[in-house]
Amino acid sequence: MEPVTKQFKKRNAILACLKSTDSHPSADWIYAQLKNEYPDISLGTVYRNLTLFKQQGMIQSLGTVGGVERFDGNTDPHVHFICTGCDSVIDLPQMEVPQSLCSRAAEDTGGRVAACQLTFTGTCQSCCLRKTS
Amino acid sequence: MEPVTKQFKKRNAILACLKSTDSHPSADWIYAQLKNEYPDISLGTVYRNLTLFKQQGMIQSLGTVGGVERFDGNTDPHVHFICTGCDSVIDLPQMEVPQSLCSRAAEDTGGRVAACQLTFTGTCQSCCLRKTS
DNA sequence: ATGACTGCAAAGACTTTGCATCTTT
DNA sequence: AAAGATGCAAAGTCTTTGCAGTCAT
Repeated sequence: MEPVTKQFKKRNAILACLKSTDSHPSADWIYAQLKNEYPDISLGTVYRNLTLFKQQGMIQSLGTVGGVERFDGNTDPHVHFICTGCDSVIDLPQMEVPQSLCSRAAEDTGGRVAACQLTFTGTCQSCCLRKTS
Repeated sequence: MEPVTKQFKKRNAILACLKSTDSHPSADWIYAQLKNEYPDISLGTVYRNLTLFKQQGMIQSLGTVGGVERFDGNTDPHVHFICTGCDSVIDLPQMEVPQSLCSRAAEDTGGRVAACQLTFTGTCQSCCLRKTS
């Protein structure tokens, strides 16, 4: 565990912010959140630390949604639903992706499979309601 | 069917280029390919037409790989393998994603599910060999 | 002192867009 | 003429990076 000194305060805050939300935020969103508590935080620091956490496997990237990279503090494999209306990302309860599929993927490519991501896209409940109302 | 006039030549060429490869190219790759046959083609035109094709559902986007959007002329649902070593994208034979998962996704979110994408990430064969050699 | 973290601003990479031009009807 | 497609370059977004300053050991 890293000591919570002034030097690591922001780093810890960035990780804590990401871990404490299920909104799968962008770097900018995290920056905006922390700006309140740390008025002098910079976007560069957020990006630098997110890159670091990613390399260390402490967080994961969802890839880009609407042109912006989105992060997930939950590194357990799980399923995402992405709303194409509002770009929100929703976690779905763990769904079993058959292990046989991973094996076949490895066979078919002749390579090594590190991960498997199942993603649904569609229209979330709010967006559905907004359209019909 | 659109007439093949001079006006549509490039548009058609862009679509044909994408449809004729399984490399899941970026806009820039398509631009480079067509630059030979159409020396005065511009990157803006490639982007504009790809956006158009996407809206019309004639092609699909894979999302960004290594910071660059990648396109797929094959709109049938299928599975992708993305190599994190060289950013290559490989099609995998259609794998059955249990329909029950889609239903559950719709139920769990209370929204509408339009599509489901299964993506494997890992190291492709060439990259595996390169590492060990 | 040395190494680590950060703010700031500049640079970079990718994509979109405005405008003038050219083509088709 | 009017509508559509394109080249070109500028603008726009998001992300990375260089450098100087600060903090911990």
